[in-house]
Amino acid sequence: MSHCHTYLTTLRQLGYRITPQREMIIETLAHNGEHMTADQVYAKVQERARSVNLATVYRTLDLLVEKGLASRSVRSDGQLAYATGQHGPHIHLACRRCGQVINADYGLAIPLAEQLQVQYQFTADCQHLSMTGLCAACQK
Amino acid sequence: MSHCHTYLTTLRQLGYRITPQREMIIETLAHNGEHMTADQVYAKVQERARSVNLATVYRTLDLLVEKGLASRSVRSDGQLAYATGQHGPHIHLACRRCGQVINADYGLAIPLAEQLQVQYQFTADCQHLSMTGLCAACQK
DNA sequence: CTCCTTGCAAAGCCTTTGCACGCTG
DNA sequence: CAGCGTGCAAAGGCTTTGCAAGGAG
Repeated sequence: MSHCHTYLTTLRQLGYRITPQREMIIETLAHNGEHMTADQVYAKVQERARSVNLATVYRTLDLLVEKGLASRSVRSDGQLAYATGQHGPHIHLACRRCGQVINADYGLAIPLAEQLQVQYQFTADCQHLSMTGLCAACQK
Repeated sequence: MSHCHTYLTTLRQLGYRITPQREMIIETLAHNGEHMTADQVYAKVQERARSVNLATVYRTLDLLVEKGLASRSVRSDGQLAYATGQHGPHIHLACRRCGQVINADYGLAIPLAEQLQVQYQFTADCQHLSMTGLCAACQK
């Protein structure tokens, strides 16, 4: 995958070694459209290579976050989830009641991002804006 | 404090009991300008009442988050932090490079919130929108 | 050939839970 | 008074860490 390739190249340039484990973990996270917990990444990676260890998944995810190649966020149930910017910008609407996560069109946030740029010279990372609130079903 | 009062009143209206513990926890979190970890809230509350339990702090914080009276986020070091919307709605702009947090005018996000309501019937919690990105100084 | 990475398993930590008592409403 | 909320302590679950063996560069 071209994007995975980018991540791997970046890591290499930073002086890190590219191992099969790192490749699989990054590819898994990047291909998955959604945020994934370390455990989900682990499960997915194991479908391909039984030998990969959970600790390695954690170490790799931490590395990605540290280098800005992935983001880490909290799900409503308290679990930590990771994601790359792979699938293009989008807004996550997390319902604080039922935990459902709705993907909203990122276009809606563009005016906001532009305003932030103008007023605060702040360049927002667009690929992962997330907000909490109540979904349609939980508002009654 | 008037704001704490609002939170307490809201809880009562939702059918929850107002205990000294809840009062202190809410007041502590609301007075503190920044996000606090459960442990920090616990330490602060203990200065006033030694008997309050950490489990109670967690239970109360969870309740606040569940009811939308507080938000929960991940710090860069991975710790969970809580905050009320105490100081009025605002946007947190966290620079991923230098760690600085800029408070932006919440008004900028109102159009976005309205759009989300219209298009997704999703009611966003407004008091704590936070975004990561790069601040002016770190963009070069 | 060097030393960064990994697997494994144990240790660590933060958070949650069960239960009986106490206190709010 | 009824039943929610709390303290306590133990259980639980997710993460991290130490160490020796293995593999990338």
